[in-house]
Amino acid sequence: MNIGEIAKRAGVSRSTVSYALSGKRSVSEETRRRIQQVIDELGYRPNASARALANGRTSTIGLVFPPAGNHYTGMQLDFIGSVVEAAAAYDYDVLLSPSGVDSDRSFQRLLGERRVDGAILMEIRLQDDRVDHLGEENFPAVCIGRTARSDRDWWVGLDHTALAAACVNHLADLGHRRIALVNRPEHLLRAGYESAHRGLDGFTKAAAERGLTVRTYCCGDDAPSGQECLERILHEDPDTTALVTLNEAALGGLYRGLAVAGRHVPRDFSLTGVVAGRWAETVTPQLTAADVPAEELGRLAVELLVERLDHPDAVPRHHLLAPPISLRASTGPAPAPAVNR
Amino acid sequence: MNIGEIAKRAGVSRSTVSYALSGKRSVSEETRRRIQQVIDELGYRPNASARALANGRTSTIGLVFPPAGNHYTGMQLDFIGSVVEAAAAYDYDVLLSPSGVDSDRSFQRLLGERRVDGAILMEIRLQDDRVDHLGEENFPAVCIGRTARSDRDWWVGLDHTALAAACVNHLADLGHRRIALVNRPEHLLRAGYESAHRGLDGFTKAAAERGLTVRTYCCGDDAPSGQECLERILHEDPDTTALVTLNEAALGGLYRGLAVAGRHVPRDFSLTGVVAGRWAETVTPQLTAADVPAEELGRLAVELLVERLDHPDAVPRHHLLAPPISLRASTGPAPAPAVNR
DNA sequence: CGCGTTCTTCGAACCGGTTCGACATCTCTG
DNA sequence: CAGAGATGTCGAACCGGTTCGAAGAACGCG
Repeated sequence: MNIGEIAKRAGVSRSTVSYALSGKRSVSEETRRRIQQVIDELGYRPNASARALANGRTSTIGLVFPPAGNHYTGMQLDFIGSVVEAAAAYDYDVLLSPSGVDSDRSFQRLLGERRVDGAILMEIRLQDDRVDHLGEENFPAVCIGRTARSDRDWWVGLDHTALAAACVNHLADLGHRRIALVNRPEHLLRAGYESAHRGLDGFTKAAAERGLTVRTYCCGDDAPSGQECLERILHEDPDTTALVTLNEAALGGLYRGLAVAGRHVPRDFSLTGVVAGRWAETVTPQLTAADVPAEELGRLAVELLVERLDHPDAVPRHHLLAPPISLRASTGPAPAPAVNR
Repeated sequence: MNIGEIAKRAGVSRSTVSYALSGKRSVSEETRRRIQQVIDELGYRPNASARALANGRTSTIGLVFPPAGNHYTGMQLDFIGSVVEAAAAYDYDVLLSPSGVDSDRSFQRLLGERRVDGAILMEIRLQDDRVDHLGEENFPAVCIGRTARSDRDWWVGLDHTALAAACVNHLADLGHRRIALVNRPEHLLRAGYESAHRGLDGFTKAAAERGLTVRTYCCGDDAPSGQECLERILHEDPDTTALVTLNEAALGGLYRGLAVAGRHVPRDFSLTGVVAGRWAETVTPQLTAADVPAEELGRLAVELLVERLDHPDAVPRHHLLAPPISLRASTGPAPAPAVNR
């Protein structure tokens, strides 16, 4: 059931069938009807590979997501979902590519073999060879996150610096003086992940401006690490009264650590951070947080990519979002300093 | 930079280059080296569309996942991740297809246009027209979950009946007499989702056998719904001392509802259910649960699909898993009946 | 030396679409 | 009524690979 078969049964040439379907040249009403009827009868659909080969477009975009094997966070899930959904609206499919263990290989596969028309990259690093590489080749890509030199890239991202600072200020306003930062895992920070870096930056600067005493921690992307991290925080400075987390996956563990230590939230201890709204609502008390608009970021990334695909010479565009802090129930006034500690 | 260009620069014909790469016919060592050198110099990679067109295989599998737009659960995330990873090991890419709003359209796109060699389906219904349809066409597909008539399908799944029953028995052994079931959302149950149905089934039967008093609830896939559901449970039968949840996304809300109601877990109230291990560990106290081995299910699904693709006439195979309950901290002996309620 | 094998390599056909140029008809206009 | 222009259709070439049959070269053997 290929286009030749349709043509034969409709008594026309292959090209006529093609034009009838694409509408790129006029076809008489009579002929079009006959062709359509045959197509409907046979349930014909044009072969995607052949079409991609002929016109050089696959109608597929690649979603390059973080190393497989380790844990995914809820935020990443939200990105994937919203990207797929937004892409469908533009008639694009989404091909997943773990840029994991063998990063180069799957990258080569996607781009070198032209499986996709463009790509969306997640978990960007400040110095990101993937981005540099794509930039050199002028391959249509959009980053969720931005590199250090981001003027020439297309990206959507969060203003992690401002977000972390907002969290610090929120806590400072409530009277907290000794606070901690719970960052993403150390290997990610060391690898230069932008959210971890800029978040740390914003946190540190804002804390300095407000004259706060701070400690910063890296923490694995799971609940047990979160609990462990919290124990370390309280052990190293028992007078800590609040924390900011950039690590969503550790959230449950942080809460557990506080419960185990007998610190009531928010009476004895306040938490805030940068977390997607849906996940901030799963903990008790609900987390006061800068809600990561994962859904919007995914959608914007697709929109930018589609625009770039339609206009190959367009100048780089980007969106920097800085959602406000949603007040929920996990922060409160700093407790009066304990006399006996 | 196509195969013709390589051939020209290496001074051979296109077919020789093809054979040198595929190894399907012998090529002299001398020639092979010359070709390889040119390829390395130019960084040539064969075009995936052309290759797919020529040999009729795309080396891509489709992952048909639940309606977009609504919430994804952590379990679904784990599936996606493990499927992608396992597929990569067999040199397959994964194309995501939301079987959402316009289910037929994206289905047609994937299968009718031959974008994928095979498909993995998630969130199966007992009567699933997608599965029936694929079965009729003998299209290589593997379900994560099983339909009512599953003899002729390929699938991997959980024994939800047994799992729910195990949860009930665990609670009954601890002395609980009045328990509730928190199921997936009502529209999913009504649509015939197999996990919701079989889970409900196993729960009801086991409870009857043990002579327990039960109530069953449907609950939205998010924390606020979970909280609301718990309020309803305690309102409609304040003597309820335990619950089983099939709804992972509601978990945080259930815990919050209990906290708000002043019921201590596990002293006053026990929780258990069917939840992926990683997520069972995010709540405090950690959830005693039948751990959904999402990672293993995803991997097995890919293995079955690959086998089916390699042997088109193989007889249907499947894996039914029934992981044991992992004892954590959310269940305990039933509280002594309150005299005054 | 002649002949059958084996080893290499090539050209052509094919996969299933799209698109270009050409041609035949039909229609309008001066 | 001739010529220009628009309309509808077709055949051929092309996208970039794979694969088949055949042909030339090298080799072994009687």
